[in-house]
Amino acid sequence: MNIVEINKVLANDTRVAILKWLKEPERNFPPHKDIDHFDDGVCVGYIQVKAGLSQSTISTYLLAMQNADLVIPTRHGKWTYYRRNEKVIKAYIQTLRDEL
Amino acid sequence: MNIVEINKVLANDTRVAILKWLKEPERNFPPHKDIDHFDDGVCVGYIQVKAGLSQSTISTYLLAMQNADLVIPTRHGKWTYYRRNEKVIKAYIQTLRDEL
DNA sequence: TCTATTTTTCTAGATATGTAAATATAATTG
DNA sequence: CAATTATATTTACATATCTAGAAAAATAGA
Repeated sequence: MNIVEINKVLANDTRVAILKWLKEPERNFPPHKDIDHFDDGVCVGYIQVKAGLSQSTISTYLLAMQNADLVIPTRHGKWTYYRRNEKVIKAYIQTLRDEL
Repeated sequence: MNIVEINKVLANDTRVAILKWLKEPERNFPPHKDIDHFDDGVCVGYIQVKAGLSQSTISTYLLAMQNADLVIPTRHGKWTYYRRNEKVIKAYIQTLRDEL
């Protein structure tokens, strides 16, 4: 868990917004077609539409967030779902409280 | 207090280090020549030496930190002292806890 | 296997950041 | 006021990030 690397990821409005949206998927996204829950998070397509940026941009953003361990991807068939990594997010904030 | 703008500033190892050093000036810097306290913070020159980067780079960094309200400058004669803005730093972390 | 769908990767151009040298400004001192 | 010291600003270049279009890969279904 690297503070500066996480700060780089969170130095962008869209990426911060995505992380917030993923706190309440049912409020921010339509229900998935194949499954009736958000246990594994939200598919890339929905995030892309909500963010209003191109699909490749959102895919790149999610990869950056994943590399910083802020989100966890799960592949279900042709969909990739992303959910928050609460453990790392908590540790990040705690480290800031302790060290900053 | 803009979370993303602060994250941009804190997305750099040196700038994070400076903010940490300023928590304990007496531990991290030599005493100033003209004054016997760090009430207004630390002068640019000492920060520059400690960071090991060029004077212009450190000046630029401190300006960025000041623009994000993370530090407060005070001019004393030919020296500029920088100290932490504890209020904003606290608010930043609290906002992360509430919203992230 | 062919096709449609979803996501990732590659490529590329515009903009931003990292960093330093040179120059300018401000304050102090001889 | 000339010289010196501390800091800020300007300029410049290398590297990184933002973002999208095009192409590739993965998967499901006909």
